[in-house]
Amino acid sequence: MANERLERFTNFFTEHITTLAMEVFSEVQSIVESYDEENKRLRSLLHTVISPEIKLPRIDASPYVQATTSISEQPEDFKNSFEFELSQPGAKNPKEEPIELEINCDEHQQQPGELHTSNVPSIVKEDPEQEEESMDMTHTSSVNIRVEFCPDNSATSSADEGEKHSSMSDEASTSSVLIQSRMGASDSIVMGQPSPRTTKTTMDPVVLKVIIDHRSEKLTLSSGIPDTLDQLHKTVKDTFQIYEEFVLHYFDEEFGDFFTVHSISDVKPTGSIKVVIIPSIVLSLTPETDDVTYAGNVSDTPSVTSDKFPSQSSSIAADSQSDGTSFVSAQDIILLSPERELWPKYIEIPLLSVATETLLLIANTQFLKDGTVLNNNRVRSEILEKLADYMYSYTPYPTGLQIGRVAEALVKKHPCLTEPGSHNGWIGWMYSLKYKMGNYRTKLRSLGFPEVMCNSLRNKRPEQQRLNILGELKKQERTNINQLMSSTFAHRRRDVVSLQLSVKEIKDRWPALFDVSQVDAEFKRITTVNLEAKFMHMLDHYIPKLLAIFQAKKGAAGERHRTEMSILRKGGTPAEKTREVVIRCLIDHL
DNA sequence: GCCATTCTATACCATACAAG
DNA sequence: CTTGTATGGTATAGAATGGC
Repeated sequence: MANERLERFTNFFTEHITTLAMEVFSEVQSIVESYDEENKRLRSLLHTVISPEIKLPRIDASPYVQATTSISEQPEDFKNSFEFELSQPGAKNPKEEPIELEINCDEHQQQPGELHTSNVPSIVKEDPEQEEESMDMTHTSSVNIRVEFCPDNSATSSADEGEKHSSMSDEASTSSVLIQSRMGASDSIVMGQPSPRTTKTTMDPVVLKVIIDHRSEKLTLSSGIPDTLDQLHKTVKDTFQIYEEFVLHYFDEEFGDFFTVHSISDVKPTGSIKVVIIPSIVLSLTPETDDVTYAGNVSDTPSVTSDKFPSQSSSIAADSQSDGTSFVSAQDIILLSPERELWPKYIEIPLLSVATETLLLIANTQFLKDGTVLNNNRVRSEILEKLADYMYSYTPYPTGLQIGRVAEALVKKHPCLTEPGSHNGWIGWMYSLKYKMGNYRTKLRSLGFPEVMCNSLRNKRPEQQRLNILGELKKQERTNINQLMSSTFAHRRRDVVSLQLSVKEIKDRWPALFDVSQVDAEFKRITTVNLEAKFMHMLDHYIPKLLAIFQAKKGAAGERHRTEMSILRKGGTPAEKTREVVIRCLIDHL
């Protein structure tokens, strides 16, 4: 009897402990998965923060580079003034949910792996291996995907057809992607099972309805909903060629709203999934010209100026040109090169002179007839020059692979240039082009091209130059500081971007940078914007409004404002004093 | 003058080795 | 066993130079 009771107790105990253990394990697994997802999301956010996309519209088109990039992508409103946009997820919507952000799927010039730097001119040479990787990067999907277009879209193809993707992406230009999933008739998923995995491992095909902008498409997952959120994420990413960082949201029927998907179990077959793009930080800067800086029509300011405060604008405009520009030398314009296009997907050999083209035409005919190759030094020289110029318009430092593709395209276009001895007919052209690019850079360097000068060996002794700056700082006359800081810009950029040194380390290594004049100069080196001048200009622009606000302020703070502003009532106050008063009031006001 | 080659400097990586 | 350092190999860059 006792044994029987003991056995029952043991069974009872074992059963409950096991159940409890399973529940605990399941809960822990769920928590770990959610932490993992959150971790990835935060990592992607961090990546967004530390790798912002800097868009520098073309300025002052230099006569020497034939860059053809259009800058008309930005809205008109952003073109006439300094714009600093920091778009952070959640910033627009504290609820974190539907962040309807623009998805720029127009990627006809974009290549995988180059997205975040797509608009940044390639000035300092990059890691060649990374370039190679970016060239060869391909997209694979771990889930068998078949995309079917709805009747309003005629094209139908499989996921491995890159052309379809690109065309699809071309058309999909904006808005979020809304995916509504539904199961086919044969769905056998049992809802509400304790283990998430049991709901994920179905092999029945799942058809997802995908709405992109104004189109709707079907996405068939022949293997069902993927096992992990990563796979689903990757599937969506690869299928729709979404290169931006994004997170998935699922529709919670209880709340009638979307929430972040932390686990694949959140994805219900009959629910909806929304793709929410995490925006890149876009630093849009429009360099100002001297005439814009202070010749701007300040009178455009909304007329809120109180009669008690004579407008300071004109007098300020007259004397507000700081000497900030004097800190910036010719070397500082290393970021001013015209925006480059990305390396083209298909190499188009540029047209040569009419005489050469004619000669090549005849030679090509001859080559096709009897295999005679063209051997003409003049033609060879012209081709090399033209192709070097062509490649330089994309990057001063093309990789071996890129050069090879150009050489390949050359021989393909002009078969008479095939090299009889080489296995592919163009390897020699590749080497010649490589040499040519080196010589081409040397030539441009001698002409003072900053893009290639910043990589010159003359600037390859950063430590010595940095120590020179430290020595210069100790001097009474710091005449060379600006020149030294200019020449070491690339090294500081390396410290910040590549080495990611802390502010303290930067301050220790480059104390001169924290001088007011050098802050201004460095800002201009990076953004082409004269920081202090621009700030003062905008301050002057808003002074009437600010004064009106301060004047209208009630209470003790208002009294303090009015006391500060009393000096301005007399009129004829110097511009600097006006600014000082306004800034004081502003600080107090805030 | 241009192309191709060589030289030199530098950075990066892998490996070996010594010290703790 | 781990960590730090030295060393050698490789790759790549610019500069210099020779040959046509």
